Amino acid sequence: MENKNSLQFHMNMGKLISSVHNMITRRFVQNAHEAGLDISLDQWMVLGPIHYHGDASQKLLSDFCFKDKTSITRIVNTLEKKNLVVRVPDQLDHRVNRVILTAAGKQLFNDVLPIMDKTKKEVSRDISESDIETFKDVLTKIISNLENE
Amino acid sequence: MENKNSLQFHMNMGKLISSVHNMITRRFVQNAHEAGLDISLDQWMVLGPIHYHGDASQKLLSDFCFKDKTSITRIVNTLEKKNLVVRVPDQLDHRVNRVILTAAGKQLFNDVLPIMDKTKKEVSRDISESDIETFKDVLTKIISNLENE
DNA sequence: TAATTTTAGTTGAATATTCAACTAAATAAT
DNA sequence: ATTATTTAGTTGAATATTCAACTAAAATTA
Repeated sequence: MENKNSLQFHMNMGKLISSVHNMITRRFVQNAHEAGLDISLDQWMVLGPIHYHGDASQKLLSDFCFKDKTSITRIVNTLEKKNLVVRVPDQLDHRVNRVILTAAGKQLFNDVLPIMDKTKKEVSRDISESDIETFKDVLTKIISNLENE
Repeated sequence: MENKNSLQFHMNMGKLISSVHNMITRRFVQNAHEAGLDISLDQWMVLGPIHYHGDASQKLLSDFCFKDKTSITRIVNTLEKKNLVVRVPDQLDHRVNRVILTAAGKQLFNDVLPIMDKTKKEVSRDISESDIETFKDVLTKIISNLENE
C-alpha cells in the first residue's frame, strides 16, 4: 500500500480542494443515510437559503450557492419530485419562480441540521479555531478572485 | 442585486468548499478552452499521476486522486476515447490495467502545464504565502480526518 | 488441493455540473 | 411605440460521482 501522506505532499491546491470536496460530500450523505435521511449535499445547499428567506427565486439560489442556473433548475426538479419544495410563479414578474418549502421540506430541514453539525465536527476535528478562520478567509478570498471574469 | 459579500459571511464551510471547487473547475476549463485545449479538471487530475509514474494502475489512480474506482473507470474511458491514454493489461496480475499515456497524451500534458500555472495564479492572487500554507495544511488535515471511516 | 475471501475493474441507475441553444417575459433605446 | 437587449428559466448533450451489484483473477486458509 502506498504512503498516502507522502502522496498528499505532492498534491497541488486544485487536487486538494477537489479531494476534500468529494470526501465531505460523501461523508455528509453517509451520515444522513445512517440517520435514515435521503438528501444530497447539493440538495441541502439549496434547501438552506429557501428556509432562510422563506421563499427564493432560482436566480437568488444560483447567486447564493454559486451554482449555475442550470444546476439549480435540476436540483429544484429533484426536490420537487421528492415533494420537499414547490415552484410558485411570481405574480409580479412572470419570468420568476418562487421556490418554497413544503411541510415535508421544513421537517427534513430540521432533521438534517444535527447531521450537518455532526459532519462539521468530523471535518474540523483537531483543527484550531484560528486555522479554521484563516481557512474560511482564504476560501472567501478565492471566491472573490474568481467571481466575475 | 444582492450584496454577495454579506451572503458569503453566512456561508458554512461545506458550502464554501463546494463553491470554490466549482469555481476553480470552471476557471480551469475556461482557461484551457481559451488556449484551444479540450480537457476537464478531473481528466487533468488523472493524467498527472500517469505522467509522473510512467504508468499507473486504476487502483493507484483511485488512491492518488481520492476518487472512487468507478469514477476512475469512467474518466479513463473518456481519456481512452480521446486517444490520450491506453489500457494495457498487466502480464503478472491479470486483474490489473496499466494505464499509459499516448504521444498525444504526453503532448497535451505539456500543453496544459502552463494553463494550470495560470489558473493557480488567478486563484491565489493577493493571498499571502503563509495563508496558502495554512490553507493547504487544513485541507490535508481534513483529508486525514475523513479518510478511512 | 479445494473452498473462501480479497482485490481490480466494469456496469447500471440516480444525481450533479457545464455549455450552448432555446423560450418567454421585462426593460431599455431609438 | 417598435425594436433591441437583458433577464429568468428550461432542455439536450457530454462529463462526473456514488452506490450496489457484478465478473474475474489472486491470495488465504482450512
